[in-house]
Amino acid sequence: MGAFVEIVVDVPGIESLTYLWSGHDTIALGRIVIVPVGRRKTVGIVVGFSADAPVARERIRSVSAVLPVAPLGDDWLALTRFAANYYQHGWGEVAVGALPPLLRRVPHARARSPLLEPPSARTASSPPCAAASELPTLNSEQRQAVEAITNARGFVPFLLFGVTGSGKTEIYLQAIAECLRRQPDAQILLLVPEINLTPQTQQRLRERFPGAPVVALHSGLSATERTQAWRMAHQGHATILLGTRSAVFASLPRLALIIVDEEHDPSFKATEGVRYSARDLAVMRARLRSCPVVLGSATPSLESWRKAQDGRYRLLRVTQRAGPAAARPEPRLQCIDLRAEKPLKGLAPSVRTALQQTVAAGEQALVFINRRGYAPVVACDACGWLSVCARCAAFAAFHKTDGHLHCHHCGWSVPAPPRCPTCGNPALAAVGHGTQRIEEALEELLPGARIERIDSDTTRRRGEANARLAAVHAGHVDVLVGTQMIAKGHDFRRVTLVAVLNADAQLVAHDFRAPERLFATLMQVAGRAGRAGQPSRVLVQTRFPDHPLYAALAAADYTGFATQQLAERRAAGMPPFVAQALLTAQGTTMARALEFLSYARTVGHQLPGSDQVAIYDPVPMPLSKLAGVHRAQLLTESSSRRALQDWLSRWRAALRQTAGGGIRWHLEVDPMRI
DNA sequence: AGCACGCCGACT
DNA sequence: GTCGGCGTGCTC
Repeated sequence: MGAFVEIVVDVPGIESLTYLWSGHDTIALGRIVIVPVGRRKTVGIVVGFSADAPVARERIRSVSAVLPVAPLGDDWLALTRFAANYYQHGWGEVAVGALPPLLRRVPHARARSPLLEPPSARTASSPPCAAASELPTLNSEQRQAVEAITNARGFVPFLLFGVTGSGKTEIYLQAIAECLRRQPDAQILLLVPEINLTPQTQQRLRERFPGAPVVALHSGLSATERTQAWRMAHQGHATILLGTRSAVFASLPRLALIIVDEEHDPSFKATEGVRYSARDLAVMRARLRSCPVVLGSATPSLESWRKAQDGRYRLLRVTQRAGPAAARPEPRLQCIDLRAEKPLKGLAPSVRTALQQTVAAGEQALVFINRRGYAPVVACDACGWLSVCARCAAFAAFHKTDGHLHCHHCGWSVPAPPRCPTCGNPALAAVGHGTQRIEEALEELLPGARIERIDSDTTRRRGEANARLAAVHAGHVDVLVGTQMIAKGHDFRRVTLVAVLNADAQLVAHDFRAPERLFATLMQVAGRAGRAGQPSRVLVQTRFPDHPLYAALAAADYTGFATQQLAERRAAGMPPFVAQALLTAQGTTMARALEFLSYARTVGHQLPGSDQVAIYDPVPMPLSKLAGVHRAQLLTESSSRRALQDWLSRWRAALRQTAGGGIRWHLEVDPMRI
């Protein structure tokens, strides 16, 4: 150990800075410190020591202060370093960025922040979990899964593949219970896709583990709450940390088990800042920590499925339905051929009939339409005018509720014009269907029925969604119409009919992952249907009823679907059989964005290792203009992840040295949408 | 990211 | 003659 301290800071273009530590005691690795950078001060983390300085000694400054927080652990440092290297960002940016809000900024001298409050002690009075006699009985598949997880020693990645209703959550709970029985002070990290799902999961965990502090960590919390939750985890006072993707970076000194629920869910991949995959990092974290990790899903991501097929993940299958779902018959999925049945107001005749029958029988129906608003676009039949966003390369949707046109991408909004802005035609036509228009059609079709609409427009206010969903559960609603957001986490027992109106929008998307996402979505949606003893139906309106995806869905055959999709991906040389990275550029004009990418392409070709990397042509992004900014992208890929990684780090270094010229660019490793 | 330094247009 | 535009460069 030398006189100098290596410290990472969140300063772009800087990996680490060297400082002098002049305190009496030694300073520990992982300490959170305040250091001077230029003429300001910033938060840093001690990552190493050295005997000599990289620059002239007189330029080296001293550490200003050490925060009263226990040092971060070696495995936390290793995780953030790995994430930084893998996702092509600075270690400091990832590590300091992973700290909770109140620790990320330099505190004001006189501010007394909650982070300085003494920690509350862990309440060790009550037992960590409910008595064994109260636990639900497991079927043999569930028991085997729990045993496999609890018998694992060291790093073992599991893929828990369980159909909807197979009791995956119960497997998690009993694996957690066993983990805590063996090591009462252990910490468990449970990652879930969305904040909406945390309150009910939290409730369930608290009931099961009355003596174990369950702490939630997600973006819905205030800066203070997040910091408190983070500290509970960091101090080891939180036994179970329940969180969304950013919680994968929480400091957990006694971490013993990681669970990623709904591992296929796209929200585990960050879409801004450092584009990390919390699922992939959870696996790496378990490896660094030498503990088991469980990825659970009814429709695993093809990446995870392939690893399970290769034996890199241990596959745990749960094929039988368990608990209350066991008595429920499988819902029957049926395609409604829109080529044969002409839809009226967005609803095919057989869907209309099914809805009427369901309501007449006093049962509930769910109607999914993946579009908000009344109509996605307004058109003038006389001159061809279309409602487009003033700032984006996208249509502006018509919302009848407020009489405005809204851009769903940038939030731009304007009163809907009473007549065509170009030719004055007063008869403008709403084209296509959104939730509002379907709600209107349902009101006309089902007079007297209680119809509720749930989408992000009706649930702006906090708690609004839960209030509306509670009304559905209580039976105060006959038909629920909404977007994807009603598909997750809610089990509507009285629902016997699910109608999916706009599945084709995803099926025909040019993104090669579209079928995978649609399959997962429809499986989830189908899982919403089913009342004990009642046959239930899922009707999917489509122009492609012969598509193999629907046949696999009707047979609830994920395995067949995954095998077919992987064969297709392998033949076409697509992920997970190749590794990809996407360079995106934002500029004032498309020409400038494309020009930058062409230049980047040339630079990339000149670097060592480029012979193992394919660099495609720069193209405008699918949403080529967003909020006035023109966007283009450049795809790179390699059959060797290692080769791509090595080349990417050189490429990034080269691009960083060149002047931006008004271009903002970003590298995304393992992009989800291309 | 901040926050400098650094050279060209419209104001007291 | 200054105030200020934001281009590019550095931070141990």
